[in-house]
Amino acid sequence: MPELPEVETVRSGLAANVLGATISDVKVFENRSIRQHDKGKKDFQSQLVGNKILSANRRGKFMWLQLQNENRDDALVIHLGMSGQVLLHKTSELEKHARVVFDLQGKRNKQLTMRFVDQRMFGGMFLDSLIQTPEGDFLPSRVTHIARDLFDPFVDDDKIVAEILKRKAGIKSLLLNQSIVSGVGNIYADEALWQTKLHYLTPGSRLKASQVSQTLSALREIMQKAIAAGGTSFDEQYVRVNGESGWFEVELNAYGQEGEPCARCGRQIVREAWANRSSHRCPRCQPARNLGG
DNA sequence: CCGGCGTCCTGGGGGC
DNA sequence: TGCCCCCAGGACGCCG
Repeated sequence: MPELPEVETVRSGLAANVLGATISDVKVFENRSIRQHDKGKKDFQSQLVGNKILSANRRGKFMWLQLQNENRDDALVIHLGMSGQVLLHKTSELEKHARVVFDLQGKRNKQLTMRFVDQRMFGGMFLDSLIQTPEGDFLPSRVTHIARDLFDPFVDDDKIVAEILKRKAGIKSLLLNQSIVSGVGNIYADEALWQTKLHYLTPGSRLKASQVSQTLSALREIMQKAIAAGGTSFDEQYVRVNGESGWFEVELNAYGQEGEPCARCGRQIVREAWANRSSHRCPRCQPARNLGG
């Protein structure tokens, strides 16, 4: 499940391998993977061929390749969804779930294929124009509603804390709200709330600023570890830019730990149905009292 | 505006 | 052996 660290691993892998390359061909095997590209497959292909890749960027879980073409500031926006991967190969057989394949021509005519592989097709890509926001950022126009993530140099933790404190929704759904703070998904939300001993349903308005602030710090610390772990998995011969790398190597204390003893107190971690998915918590460290009402 | 819920999507796995 | 159902969850639309 790609969250910010996994997307950052992919972005940095692309930045290291495809900058300056020119897109020489695009094959779309699955229309649903470009369903957010309103103008359809033909337009997607013709707009991309001949473009040079200038940079690889990210905000939260959205990433985009900045493209150079006829006087436009365009971006190929990519979202990995649940199961998306971006793979780079010199050559080899196509993956079963290869949905969109780009042929790239790099420096010294080096040939690469960049493949968007996605089993469940929650992910996708589309072309968008880059615009300057009132805050001075250059973002794809359809990514401007995404808040800064916790690694953005201009992120303002106090602003995030203030927003959370005035909301009545549970802290976990606020952390997952990409317009408040971006990049956080189910895994890291559960881990951070375990760190700060908060129940996921605690209304934002019942929290102290220090508790929210510490939760943001915990998120940043855990995700930083996952980024560091993901960044070690690159190979120069066969670059596998893998959307699932990273968190396998980070010790998890809550997510997926149902029935395991809490690393702090020994009580068994529980998994509870929440918002059509699940939440994990330690019943002793993160009790259901103080939830308000 | 806010918040909660449904929907999209596939394949692995468990139950019977 | 086969079939059915559950489960994983990011983003967004809809509704009250």
